[in-house]
Formats: sequence, structure tokens, C-alpha cells
Amino acid sequence: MGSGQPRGRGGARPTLEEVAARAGVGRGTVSRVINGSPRVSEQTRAAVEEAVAELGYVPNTAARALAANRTDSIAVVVPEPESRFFAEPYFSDIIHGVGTALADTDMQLLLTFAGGDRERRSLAQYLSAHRVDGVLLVSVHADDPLPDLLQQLDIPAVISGRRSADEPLASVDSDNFAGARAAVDHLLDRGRRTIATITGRLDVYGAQRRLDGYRDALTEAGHPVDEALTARGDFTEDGGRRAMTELLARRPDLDAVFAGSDVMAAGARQILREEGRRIPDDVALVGFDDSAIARHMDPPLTSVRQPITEMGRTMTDVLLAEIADTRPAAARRLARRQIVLPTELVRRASS
Amino acid sequence: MGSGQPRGRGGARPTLEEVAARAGVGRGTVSRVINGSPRVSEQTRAAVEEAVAELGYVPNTAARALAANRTDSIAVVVPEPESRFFAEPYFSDIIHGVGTALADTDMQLLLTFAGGDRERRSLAQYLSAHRVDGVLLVSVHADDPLPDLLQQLDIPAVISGRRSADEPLASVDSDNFAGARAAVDHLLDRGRRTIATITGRLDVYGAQRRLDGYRDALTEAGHPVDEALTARGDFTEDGGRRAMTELLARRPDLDAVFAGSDVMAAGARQILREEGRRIPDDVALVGFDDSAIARHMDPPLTSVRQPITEMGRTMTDVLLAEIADTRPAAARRLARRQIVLPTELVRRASS
DNA sequence: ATCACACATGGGAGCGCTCCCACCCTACCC
DNA sequence: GGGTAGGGTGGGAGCGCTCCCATGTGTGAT
Repeated sequence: MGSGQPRGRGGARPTLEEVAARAGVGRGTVSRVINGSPRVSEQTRAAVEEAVAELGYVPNTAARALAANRTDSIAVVVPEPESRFFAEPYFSDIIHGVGTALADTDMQLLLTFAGGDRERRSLAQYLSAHRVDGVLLVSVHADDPLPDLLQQLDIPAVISGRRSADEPLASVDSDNFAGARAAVDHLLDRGRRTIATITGRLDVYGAQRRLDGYRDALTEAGHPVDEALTARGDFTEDGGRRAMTELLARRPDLDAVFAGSDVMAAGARQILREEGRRIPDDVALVGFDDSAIARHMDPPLTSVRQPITEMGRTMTDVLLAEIADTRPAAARRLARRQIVLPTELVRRASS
Repeated sequence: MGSGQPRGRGGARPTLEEVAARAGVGRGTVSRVINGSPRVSEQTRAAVEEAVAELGYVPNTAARALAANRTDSIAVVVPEPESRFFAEPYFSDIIHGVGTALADTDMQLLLTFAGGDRERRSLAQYLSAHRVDGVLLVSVHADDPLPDLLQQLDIPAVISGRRSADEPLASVDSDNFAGARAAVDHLLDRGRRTIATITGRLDVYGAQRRLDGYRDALTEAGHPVDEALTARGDFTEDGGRRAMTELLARRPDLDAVFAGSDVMAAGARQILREEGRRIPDDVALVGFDDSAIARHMDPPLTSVRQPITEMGRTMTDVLLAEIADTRPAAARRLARRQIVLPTELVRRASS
């Protein structure tokens, strides 16, 4: 169909101007229709829409971005070197949630990879230059410069895994504290009394909160918190093994372990088995994340489920709201939302 | 530093023109320097680079895209409704590989979610309108209209998981055939003689190739292929369970199972255990994918590892090469590359 | 000294859109 | 009947860049 000389790959695509000509109206009117402005009469709108359909017109994003100074796209910053983020199921699920939230809009999703601190610093400039409308930050370290830079540049951003209790950026987290409490309460219910914990890296706020929850549950139940029952891991399987070995050496009488992640629980399980401890008969084991590992472990692992997909969706919703917010920067700053989503204990055979 | 009235969020950013003024040269010259053209004298280049550094200039992507009719970005199409793609470890690893390959370039990565066929159809138009420079297609069904549409629109694309032996698009796959052969050869080596297989959905070409490899290994070893030993799964755990139940009913004497995916192997394992068959003593089990599940299963699952991250990297390299190729469409079509990457058998306790 | 040519450079003309101002026309009011 | 809104509309003026042509400017051959 249609001839006209093709201009590069994909052939020529109709422009706003051509739609306007076809519909017998001006450029401005077509623009108004495309952008859903109410200031267009019903019949004009119909005529334009018909022309759009006939020509198969789709607006040119680049031109729109240039003229309107917005990109209709947001970026997810992927902390590349950290395998934890790429580890199951975090990454996929977050992205899935983001995708779901974005499906209703015509926003695009950009994936950017941040390496070390140097790269992160240049990334901030990069992001602002590319005029991404907003940024989703996941799994950020306490000393990461990126969040502050984004705030300084006044680029809307939402963080998952807040850096501290008073995170200045909008944030969405799961309730690590309550999740840990539920896990430990469950172990107490099961009659366990010597409950150890393997923590994640404590410079990750969420890991600290899980430890807090563990302590709180014990204290509230009237049990003293024995520091010998706390071992520090680093979210890796190997760290889980080391921590478990340590715990067993310090307190051979322990009868339960709450691990700050499923992966660490897997490492712990291996040591427990090597040492001849039966799960759950001798030692009950509970993890955190409810990843695929938990379901397939032997015995299947009781774990605290985080609503990760929902976190991705919520983050996106919050970000879109921030982007849409046209009030002055100060007002926007005050309105920043800190959202905490509930966790859920999934009981399986390991406890 | 600098005043000037800010224009929207993020403040005003320097333009090419300002850099040119600062360096005392014309716009064209700055453009040449930015884009690495050789037709600039050494000292002019130095002057421009200094001005760029002083001003912290970063080119405006939208303007560049509009003027040059290219976007410096590629899209990964995510087949959203299929959980298989989001399942461990495919998605993360592919993306990881793509990110690695993109790190050396200044290309951006766009994630687009394709729902049903309708959405996919409109997506093609969308992609061409957004002027993505190229598209990465993963996990495509035999009857997906998107690949053909992309070809029709002459948008560079690379597919992973080719649809058939004569895939017209450039493709990158792992060697499913050889991987399956290696798995079955390994079982034969172990002295197993009644080897069953659980296939994935056979409208996925890779699943068919795995079945082919299974048959080929048996035939070559002088064993007849017994159709009763082949059961069809669908890549899900539940499908694995159903297939295993079927197989056990048909051939209670089987002594090994080659599953077309780790997830299906997990399902099979569950049935085997319920039926009182010990792994590997009574029945040896081998999976495909070498996912986290395989490492954490009990006993750890022997599995065929696919170099998924490398596939992502290779796909991206091929795509970038296609984008850079300026020859006429016909010549480009002829040069399309079909790459097959080697798999590797990872031996664990299940066999 | 003259011509030719390559190389380096400046800047006009757009890319396709949004924004906004000016304009027109049709009520509606005094 | 004239004045006044105000909704509806057209189109100029950019957004910041690349492309390309025109214009120097220096070098070597004639």
C-alpha cells in the first residue's frame, strides 16, 4: 500500500502534520486530540481520530520528548555487581510488578546498570541528561551516593530497601520487623526455646530490622537475648554455612534457627545435615524471602514471604504520583510517602 | 555556580550551542567532537573537550534521536503472561548478559511487556514508532506474529529460542540437542538402560530438540526408542508430576528420567519419592537449565547448564552488529547469523 | 605565481512535536 | 443592536541536535 519514498529502515511514518491535513484541521488540534485535551469539539475529535486510525499514526516519542521536556519513561537502576539483586526471586518479581503498574500507562521502562560508586555518580548525570522522568532504586547500600544525587537534581525517585529509619526519599519496603517477629513467634509456638539467628549484612537496613524483630519477639516472650545466638552472615549461601558453624560451636544446644534469607538458610541446612541434626526434629529452620529455593528445599523451608511483585507495583505507583505532582519542590518533599507492605509467614515442613 | 533561570525539574542543562560558544567554535564542530568524527584538528578537539568537561555537558538524547532518526536504544520484549520466562534463572541471566554487552556502548535498554497476540501486534507498531534501534526477542512461540512483523518492518531483531530449524531472523540458542545427548549418554554411562524422558511443550523448538537429542543418544547406543518412555510435560512443576505419574504407570521398571527442565524434574522427584523410589539408587534423575532449584534439590540434581548470560551477551552483540550494518536489506538478510552455544552437563548426586 | 585539492570549520535547514498566543465565531447580556 | 465573554481553532516559535553544503586555509603540483 502507500508509496512515498521510504526514509531509512521501517519506512516513513505519518506525522502529526499529515494527520492534520487529512482531517482538515490544524496541527494544534490534532495535538490536543492526541493528548486528550477537553478543549476540542466532539465532531472535530472524531474526524481526527478517524484520520489517525486510517494513517496508523503513532506519535514520535523523540519529538514529543524534545518539545515537551519529558520522556514518558522511568528507569530502574540495577545494582549490577551485587549478585543478590539478580538472585532469585528479587529482580524478576520487582520488574514484573513494575511492568504491571506501567501497563496502564504509556510510560516506558528503562533498565540501567550501575557498577561501582564512580559509575553511579556519572549515572546520576546521565539519568538527568536523558531526562528520565523518574527513577526506581532497589537494593541500595547505606553509603550509596546515588540517592542523594537524585534528590539534589530533584529527579523523582522511589527507593526499595530504605537506607535508614529516616529515609528522605519516598520508599516502599516490606515489613521486615513484623516478618521476623512472626517467624520467631512461630518458632516459640512450636515449643522452641533456644532460637538462633543468622543475619544479613547489617549495613542493609532491612537486615537490621529483621534482627530487631527477632530480638523483640524473644524479649516480649520473656526470653533473654543471648548474643551467642546471633551470627552474622552476608546473604550468601557460604555466609550461611559459616554462620551456622559458628552458632553450633557456641551453642550446640540450639533447637531453632531463623535465617535472614532463604539462601543463607540453605547454607545453614547443609551444615546442620553434615552435623547430623535432623530438620525439624532436632533443629527447626525458618528462612526469609520465600523464594523457589524454599519450596524445593528438603524439607521444604518455612519462610517469610515478601510481596515483591506488589512492592514493584507500589513503587511504580508512588513514582508516577511524584512525577505527576507539580507542586513546588518543598511541598513535594513533605509529601513523600514511606510505605511498608505486610509480610506473611509461609509454614512448611522445616519448622 | 551558574545562575540562569531553571526550567523545570533538574534545572537547565547546557546545550551544544553553549559548549560551542565556550570553546569558541561552531556547533558543527562540537557535534563532530562528541560523535568522534576524525575530521577535527587535535587542538580544536582538546578545546571542545575542555568546554564539555567544564560545563558538564551531556547530549540531549531526545534531540539527538529526533535529528538523527535513531534512538541509541534497544528493546527486550518480555513475554509477560508466560511465567516460564520470569522463572528462574532465565530472565535475570539474559538481562544480565544484555547489560554486560551494553555496558561498553552507550545504548539504552528498554523493557517492553507483551501480553497476548493482540498486544504483540500493536507492540510492533509501537516499537517502530518509538524508533527503537533493535529488538531482542526471547521465548517466542511458534505462532507468534511479532517476529514476522518485525522483519516486515525491517527492524533489526535477534531471537533466542528460534521457532524452527530455518528461523529467518538472526538467532542465538544453546545446543539443546547436544545437551540432551550428553545427559542421556551420561545416564547410559552410569549403567541405566530404561531411560524415560519428560518433554517440555513441543511447540517450543528447543523442547523438541531436547527430545531429538534423547532419541539420538539412545539410537546411537543401540537402544530402541520406546514411546512409552516419553511423556509430555509443559515446563511446569505440575506438568512434571503428571508426566512422572504417567511414566511410572506405563513403565514401572524405568531406572532413569531425563527431564526437559529442572522445574519438571522437581515435580518428577516429588512423585518418585511418594512412590518410594530412591534417587539415584532406584531411579536416576537429570534436569535441564541448571537453575538454583537444581543446586538446592535433595539430592542435588544433575542438570544441563545453558550459558544463559552468555546468550544474552551474544544476542546483544549480534543485534548491535545488525544495527550497524548499513547494507541494503537484502544483503543484511543473507548475512543473518544463527548462533548455537554449547551446553555443559553438571553432575550432581541425582545420577 | 596559479591552480587544484584536501582538510577543517561554521552555520542554515530541518527532524516532529508542544506550547501558547492570536484569532474567529457563536452565544448571551444589557 | 452593540458589546462581551469564552470555547474552539490555526499556526508561529521554538526544543537541541545532526546533516550537509558552503566557505575558508594550507599544501603540493604545475
